[in-house]
Amino acid sequence: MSRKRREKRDPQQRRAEILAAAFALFAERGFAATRMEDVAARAGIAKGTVYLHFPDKERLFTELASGVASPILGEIEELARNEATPPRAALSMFYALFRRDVLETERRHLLRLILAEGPIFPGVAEFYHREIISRGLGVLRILLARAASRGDLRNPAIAEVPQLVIAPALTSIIWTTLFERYEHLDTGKLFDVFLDTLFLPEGDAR
Amino acid sequence: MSRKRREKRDPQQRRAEILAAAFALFAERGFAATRMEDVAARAGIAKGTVYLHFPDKERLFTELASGVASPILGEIEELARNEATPPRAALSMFYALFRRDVLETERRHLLRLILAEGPIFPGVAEFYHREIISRGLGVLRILLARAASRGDLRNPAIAEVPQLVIAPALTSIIWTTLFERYEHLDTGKLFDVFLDTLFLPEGDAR
Amino acid sequence: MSRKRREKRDPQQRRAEILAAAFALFAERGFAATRMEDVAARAGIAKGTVYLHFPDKERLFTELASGVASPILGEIEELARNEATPPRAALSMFYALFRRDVLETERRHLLRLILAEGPIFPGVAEFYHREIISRGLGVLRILLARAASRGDLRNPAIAEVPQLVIAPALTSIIWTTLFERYEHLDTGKLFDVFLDTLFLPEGDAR
Amino acid sequence: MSRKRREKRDPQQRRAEILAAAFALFAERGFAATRMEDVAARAGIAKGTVYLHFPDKERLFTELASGVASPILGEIEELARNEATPPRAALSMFYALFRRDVLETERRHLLRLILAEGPIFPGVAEFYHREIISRGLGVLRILLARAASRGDLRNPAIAEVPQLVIAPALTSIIWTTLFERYEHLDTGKLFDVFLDTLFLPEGDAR
DNA sequence: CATGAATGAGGATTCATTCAT
DNA sequence: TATGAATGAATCCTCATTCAT
Repeated sequence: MSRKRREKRDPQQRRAEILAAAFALFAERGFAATRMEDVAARAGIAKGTVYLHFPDKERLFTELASGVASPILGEIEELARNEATPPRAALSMFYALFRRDVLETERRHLLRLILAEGPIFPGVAEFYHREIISRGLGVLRILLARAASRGDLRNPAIAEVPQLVIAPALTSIIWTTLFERYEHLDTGKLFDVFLDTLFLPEGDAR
Repeated sequence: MSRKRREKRDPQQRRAEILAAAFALFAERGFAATRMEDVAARAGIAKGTVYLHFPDKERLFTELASGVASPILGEIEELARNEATPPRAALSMFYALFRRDVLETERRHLLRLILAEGPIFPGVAEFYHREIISRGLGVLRILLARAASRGDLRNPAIAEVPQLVIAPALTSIIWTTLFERYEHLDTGKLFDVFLDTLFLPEGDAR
Repeated sequence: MSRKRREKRDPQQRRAEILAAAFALFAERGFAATRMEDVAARAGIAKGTVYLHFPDKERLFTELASGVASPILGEIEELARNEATPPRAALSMFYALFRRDVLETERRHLLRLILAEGPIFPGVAEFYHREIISRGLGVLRILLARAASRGDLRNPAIAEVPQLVIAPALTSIIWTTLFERYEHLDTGKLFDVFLDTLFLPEGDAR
Repeated sequence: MSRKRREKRDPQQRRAEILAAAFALFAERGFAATRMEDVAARAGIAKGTVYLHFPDKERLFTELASGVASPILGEIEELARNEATPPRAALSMFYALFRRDVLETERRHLLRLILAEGPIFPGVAEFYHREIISRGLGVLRILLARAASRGDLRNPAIAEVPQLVIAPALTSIIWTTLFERYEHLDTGKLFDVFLDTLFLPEGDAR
């Protein structure tokens, strides 16, 4: 009896295809509303095959959430390490990378997903805090401290609450995924105005 | 077979109890993972009784989402209307009310809920933009414009991107619902430092 | 607290109103698809009130089915008792009464209902057999025997299978309630042609 | 937890088994009183499996109602087409086939089902008229016309009301499903006497 | 490895019936 | 008596997961 049977594939590639399909669907519909069958269909494979790569739906989600961590962080850490880079330039670069690699790609939905489903999957939130947020805040603290010591900041206390620097980024994610269709937000301006608020104009010593 | 007591109640009160129960559960688990039976149980009534007040789960959710809109907005609009109120005091009050009425109540889960279910219930996102976000930004624009014209702002351009003022609030919600258990965030300081960054120190004219 | 409360009514009349409402709905939708609440609404009373008159839905149905027995039977029995009435005239009268009192009134649905739901409510079928069918066949046997002995019948054996005389009546019920909308049936002709088939032309002796 | 054996089966056969189970239950209890779970149990499969073959209960019913159309009709149409067959023999064969294939099988409940659910599923009644009744009457008209032209009929007008020929069949169904337990009906005799009433004795020219 | 038919626990919704007012 | 809010058993349908092929 002839049976349709896909070519065997490199497991890593197959796995990636499943993750990609799952990502698209989770992002669009959320965790609960996504059916494993749809993930399989979108990946072009049979239902059962998904289970050869992921033990269950929850693990598919958490591996997805953990796996797409952006390389932005690495680039920023490098920038920050180089003391020659002016802090404002580093932050500016951070926002630019964020826009290019997250906000303007499908990855922005991933962040929404984590924010949305995070509390239900504590492992995911924990992973995000440890791998992304904590490291990011670390870099920001260094950058802001350096900026403060250079006298670049309008309010040096900012260095104590680096979450404020993340705020516009989170807000841009939320806005673009939820409200953009009702009212446009110019994210470039958002970040620029924010930087202008944080930093004293160049050559302006107080 | 023992039968629970039938307690008749004022319909408005009963309805409010159901909404409260539903809110707690939706906020905790999300839409899909909340069972109508649990809502009923938490409201202290039988399964069928929920359906005397809401035609189905979806309507329970959407009425809920529309109903918990905070009265903060009204208070702020009033403050802003009064030209005697210094803009910074108004914003300070806004954050204080936000902390008291949202961040420190179960209402803080609302944003997450909208973030999670928004794509599935577009009406909810639309409602939030129209009734909350849009009105909120309107008030902020007025306040910021007034502050700018008074020379209170370090960077008057802020008035053009009032979303920046909302950003710390959104961030505080996300932090407290997702990461607070891993790392504490002092939201009072968050808002204070932000205001200090926005506004020139009192009596400081540029 | 003022409470809407219908005038007290003659219980017999109230009961009749409920039966009428139930009849209309059962006839239209069948037993299962009829809700007690709709019966009450149609009778202009509250849900609970129905239960003051009928212990449950099944009894409402069976009392209905038993209660609307037509007075046709009595009239026919009287006709048959009178030996002066020619058998053919008696049968002709029977069909005429059937058309006027059943086929062309809402009662035709009642019959359909009994045929349809009968096997599920054996009490109803039993009642119908005992009170209607059995008595009807009794009369028919007498009439057909008399006709046979008078030499009126083309096939005297008919007297042994009086169900044949009921057949066109049942068929007319089924046709008018199920197929009339797709293809018209002239029931007057149906019965006339049938009588012409049963009986020899007048004055024709074999 | 013991798990029943998963038996894979030819889809066509599985489908047929489900239809058979559903038919038995619908016929016995009617549409509303039949539970999908019982259908599955009777077919020897799990609840969910039914839904792999039919999208919902309604479709199961309507496909069923359309599917059990008897092959009788085809056989009769063939008989009628052959002009050599004496009309009386053809009708006799029709009743014989009807007894064998409908009256003495579970199919006899079909009429009751249509009678009961017709108003709720108008498509079913329409289907029956179009596919069964209309075609059947067509054949009967041809047969009766031929019989009339050959001078076989006691009353040639019968050809104008072929429903009369169906009447004993319908009556036999109703009797056997409703009243047989209270009073026996000899259906063989029913049809024979009817044919003797319709047709002149052989060799008897009027 | 891959398939997809089969499974059955789970959850939304309905509605006959009850009973406090 | 009459009311209608409240109850909860009953039933349809979904979908994550399994496993024979």
